[in-house]
Amino acid sequence: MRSPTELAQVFRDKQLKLTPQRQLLFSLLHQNQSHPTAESLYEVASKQMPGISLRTIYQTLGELAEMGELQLVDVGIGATRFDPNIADHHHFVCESCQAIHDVDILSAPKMSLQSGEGFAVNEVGVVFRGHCNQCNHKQQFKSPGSQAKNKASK
Amino acid sequence: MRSPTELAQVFRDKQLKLTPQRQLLFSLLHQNQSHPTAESLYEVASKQMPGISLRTIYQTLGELAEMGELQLVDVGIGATRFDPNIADHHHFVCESCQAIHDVDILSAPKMSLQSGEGFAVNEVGVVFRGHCNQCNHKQQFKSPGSQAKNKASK
DNA sequence: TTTCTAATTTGCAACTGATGCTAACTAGCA
DNA sequence: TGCTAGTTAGCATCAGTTGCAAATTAGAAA
Repeated sequence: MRSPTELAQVFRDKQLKLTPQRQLLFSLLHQNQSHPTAESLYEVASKQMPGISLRTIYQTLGELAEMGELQLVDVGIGATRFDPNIADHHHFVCESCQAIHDVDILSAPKMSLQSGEGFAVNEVGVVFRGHCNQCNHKQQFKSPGSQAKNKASK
Repeated sequence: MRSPTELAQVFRDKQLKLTPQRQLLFSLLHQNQSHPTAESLYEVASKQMPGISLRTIYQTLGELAEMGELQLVDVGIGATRFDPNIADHHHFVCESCQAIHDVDILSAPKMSLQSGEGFAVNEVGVVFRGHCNQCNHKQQFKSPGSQAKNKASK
């Protein structure tokens, strides 16, 4: 995603108003690697601007996504996540802590389908699921019992 | 997914009851390639067994998924889809008609991450997005206007 | 065949994430 | 400074899903 200053210019060029709410979100999203949900952004934003509406967060995120400044990431666990990294990349989801990390793929930068099906592919998304470094370490110090329990839970 | 008969045996072995509702769902799911939602299964099931509860559909699908007889597919468009194909495969989603198709990948059967991040990967899911054969054909006979409109709509 | 009981189903309430609607507000131009 | 189109806030509403408890039932035992 572009810098808050650049985004401000883009908005001005499009005759869109540069409200304090929008500017706050620009800065919260800029170089944000945490793949936040609308709700989590709302919590942070509320501290800096009490009274800001969750509705406005959704609204602005939707606009940014429509303008291609933001990527929507839905990995099937709860809410949609927002990713200011719009470069070509994929995601790793930790099944323990639900964190999402950007990843690059070494092999097969362009995957091809087993053809003959007549699909016109616009976009390919790869989601890796597993356990991140931190959760792996934590796991090692737990009892086998709690480990098994952890494994069984969805 | 196993055949209804085999599933019946699995349930008996686990001391689970073989209710008519469960048997109906076994047969509706067996060799079902349409990646149905709970709701769409409910509609079909209701015709054969009026009065069956949507709650029961969710319940049974959840059990089957937990037993590994069913795969949950969430491609970020509305409801969770259920896939009785539990073999290793991936999905193509048509952005026009929302249909999901199973696909095999030619290259890179095993993708590796740009390592050094310490992720323990359990599972890799690839989702292709685009337009299926049918929707591509339909598109060709539409006016440029409606085509543009279609493209713009989310 | 009848009885019994733990498992299952049903129906409804409730919850989460997201969006529609509209009155009140405001950025930025004239 | 005033005006107005664009924006925000707040509430209602929706879809998908799950929790809960009462009613029902499959299947083992008598």
